[in-house]
Amino acid sequence: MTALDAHDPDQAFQDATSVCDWNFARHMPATARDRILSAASYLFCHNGFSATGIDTIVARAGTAKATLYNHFASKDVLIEAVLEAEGTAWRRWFFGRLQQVRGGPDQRVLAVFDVLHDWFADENYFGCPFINAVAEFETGNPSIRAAADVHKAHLFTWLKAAAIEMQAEQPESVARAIVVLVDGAIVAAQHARNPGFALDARRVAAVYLDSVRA
Amino acid sequence: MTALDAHDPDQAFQDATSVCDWNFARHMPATARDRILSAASYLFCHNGFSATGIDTIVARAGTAKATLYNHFASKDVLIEAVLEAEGTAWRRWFFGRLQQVRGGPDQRVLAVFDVLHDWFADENYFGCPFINAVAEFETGNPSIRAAADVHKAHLFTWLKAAAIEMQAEQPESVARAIVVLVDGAIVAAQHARNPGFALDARRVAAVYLDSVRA
DNA sequence: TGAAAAACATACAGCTCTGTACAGTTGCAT
DNA sequence: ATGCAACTGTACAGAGCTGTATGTTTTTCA
Repeated sequence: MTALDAHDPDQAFQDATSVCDWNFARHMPATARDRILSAASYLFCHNGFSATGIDTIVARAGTAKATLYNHFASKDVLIEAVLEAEGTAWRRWFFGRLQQVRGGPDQRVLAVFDVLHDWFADENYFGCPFINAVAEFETGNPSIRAAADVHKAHLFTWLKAAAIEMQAEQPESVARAIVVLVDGAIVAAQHARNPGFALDARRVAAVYLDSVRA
Repeated sequence: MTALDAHDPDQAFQDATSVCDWNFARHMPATARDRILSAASYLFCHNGFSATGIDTIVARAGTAKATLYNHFASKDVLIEAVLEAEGTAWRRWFFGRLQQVRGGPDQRVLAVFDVLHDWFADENYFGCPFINAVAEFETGNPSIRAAADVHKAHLFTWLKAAAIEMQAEQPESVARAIVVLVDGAIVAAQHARNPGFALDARRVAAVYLDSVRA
C-alpha cells in the first residue's frame, strides 16, 4: 500500500487515470466529498469493503477524517453512497456505449458483451462492485442488497425491452437468460483475470438469440 | 445471532441439518477440529469472512478458543482450511450426483444445471464460497485465489472431458461457455434468491450444445 | 489404572478500527 | 473587510478482534 504518497491528491489519482472511463473515480474530483467518494470507491474495489479502513480512505483522498464524517454519517452510509455513485457512472458509460450501436435489437444485445469486454480489459477491473458487496455482506446490510437490486433492475429492463423489440415470445425469459450470461462473464473474467470470457458469453448469446427470434 | 444457545453443539447443528447434503457442515462432526471447521463454514457463508469473529466461531462450535488455535495457526489458515473442506465436500456431492445421470455427454452437461437448481433451492445457499471469498479478498490473500482456481479447474476439466466425448470441435471453448453459464446461474440465483435461474441457464446451454454437436 | 494428550474456561495483552472532539486555518460571498 | 461555512490536523475514547497464557478437566489409550 502507498497510503503515504497518496497524501498528494494528484499522485493518488494518477494511477487511476487511463484506458476507458467507466469509473467515476477516473475524473479528478473537485470537491472534498467527491475526492472521498472516489478514493473510497478505488480502495473498496481493490481491497474489499471490510478490509479498507477509514484512515486509508482519508489518506488517499487527501482530506481530514472529520470532513469524511461531515459528509457521511458512518462507514455503512459511505459504502452505500459509493455504490450509488459507482452504479450511476457505470450505467451512464455502459448504456451510453450501447446507444451508439447501429443495428437491430439483437445486434444491440450482442454488443453488450463487446462493451463488457472493454470493461474487463481495464487494469482497474476487479469484478462488479455490487456482486462483490453482496458477497461480502450476504445477510448483513439489507440496503446494500437493495442497491444491487436497483442496479440489476436497470440492466434487466433494458434487456427485456430489447427482447420485446425483437418480438421474442417470452421477453422476460430472454432477459433472464442474458442476465445469466452477463453475470457469468463478469465473475469468470474476474477470477481468471481474462477478459476473453466476454466473447465466450457473446458466442453463446448469439446462438441463443437465433433460437428465440420470432 | 444465537451465539449463546449455540453453545450446545446439538442445538448449533440443528438448523443446518436439512434438505440435501452438499455442505459437509450438515453432518454432526465428531472431533473438535471438525466442529470448528463446520461452524466456521456456516458462519463464513452466512455473514462473510471478515464479519465473522473467532469468538463467534468457537461459541457455535462449542469449543475453547485455545483448541481452535491448536488446530489452525491463524484465522487466514482457518479460512483456507474451510474452503478446502467445503470444496471437497461440494465436489463429492456435485459430481456424485452427475455420475448417476443416464444418457450421453450432453445430457450429463445439462444435468449440471439440475443439480445446481437443487443447490440453489437449499435454505442455506448463499452463493459459492469461492466466488464470495475472491470477492472479499480481491487483492489480499493470494492463496485464497489459488484455492478458488483449483476448485474451478475441477469443473472445467469435467466439462472439457464431456465436450470431447460429444466430439465438439473446440472442447475448451465449449467448457468455457458452460463455465460462464454456471457462474452466472450461481450469482443470479444468489442475488435474486431464486433457484429458477438454473433452469434459464439450462435452456441456454441446451440451445448452445445443439449448435456445437458434431 | 494411570499417564499422556487433548480440550476446556477464562482472563488479558496488544492492536486496529470506528467515530468524536476541538482548536486552528482556509476560502468565499456579500 | 468581515463573517460564515467548510476543511484541516491531531489526539483520543470506546469497542472489537486476533492471538496468548494458564491452570483445570476430560478423553484416550496402553
